[in-house]
Amino acid sequence: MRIVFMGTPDFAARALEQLYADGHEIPAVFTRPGKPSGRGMRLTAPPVKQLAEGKSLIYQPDTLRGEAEKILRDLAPELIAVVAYGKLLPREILELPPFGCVNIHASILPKYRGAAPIQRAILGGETATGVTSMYMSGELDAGDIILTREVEIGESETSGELFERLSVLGAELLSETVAAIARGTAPRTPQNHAAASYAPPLTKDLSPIDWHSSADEILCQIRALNPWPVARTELFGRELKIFSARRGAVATGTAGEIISTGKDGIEVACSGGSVLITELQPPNSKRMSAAEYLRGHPPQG
RNA sequence: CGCGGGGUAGAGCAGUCUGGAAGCUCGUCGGGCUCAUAACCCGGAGGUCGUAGGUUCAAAUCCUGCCCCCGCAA
Repeated sequence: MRIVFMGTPDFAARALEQLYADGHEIPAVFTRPGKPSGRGMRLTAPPVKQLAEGKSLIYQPDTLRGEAEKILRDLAPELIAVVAYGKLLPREILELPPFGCVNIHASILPKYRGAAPIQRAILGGETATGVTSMYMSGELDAGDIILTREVEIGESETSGELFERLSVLGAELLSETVAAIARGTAPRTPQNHAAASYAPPLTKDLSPIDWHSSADEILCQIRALNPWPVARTELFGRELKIFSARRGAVATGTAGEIISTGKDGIEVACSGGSVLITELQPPNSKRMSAAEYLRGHPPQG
């Protein structure tokens, strides 16, 4: 099929890679303009651009209206596939391809619509999530559902790890979805909009750990915010990033109090229990195990 | 040239300001104690102090270039 692809980050690149592998004709790829990022604030190309280099024409318009719309019309795609593009598509474009515009979203819709479905699912304490393909409508992630694929969330799985798994699953789902559309067997199920929920982008405001929360809530927070923006708390007078932890054994203590330090980690009291911090990162330093940290930063001092 | 922090034993750190013996905790190796150990005691090995040059009687420490790492920026 003749498909124009729109997407930007790694999650999208995986899906595009699959379309290439499936042998579809991809005359052009749309991705967001690169912006200064990384140490030194160098201009870096989005993953999708790097992948499409030499394979498809690459467009990075600031807006899909006007000039870009004309280009799209000339490209005459049968289908537009959108994965984490980062922009809403104007109605004129949604109606342009004969097979429509399909989107892959990293949740089981209608739950967790929006920018950070993976992290929000973990933060919300979900035990399962998945990927959904849909026909795009004018509203954000509200289109008719084509296919879904569900997976369990591991008990200690971080956002970074789940991201990895779902990007593979999302690529497979896109492949199946396109195949079903080509065969004319793609289902179309409207969403139950009353059951919709939203997953806004994460911010650093979510980082501070509130030790008055339960161990479950804190552990979900730590997993959800890894690898970014990462949970933080102040211990030993320093602001530490907390990368991983597990449930502690102690059931009583004043919230935020350090119960013990040792080879297994740093145990801190929370509401109704405790959390054992096992991996952390001090300011201006590398990520390390709690035990390693304790060697160079003995408590009490 | 966007801003800032850092590189010292296998790991984590102190020492640098104010130049003058290479230190701490852990690990490791050997020995001791113990029914026993992530316990305790004794002893040892392990370092081009990121790298190249400069200043100096003397540089981990002061000066300059370069390499690498980390944070801010989503």
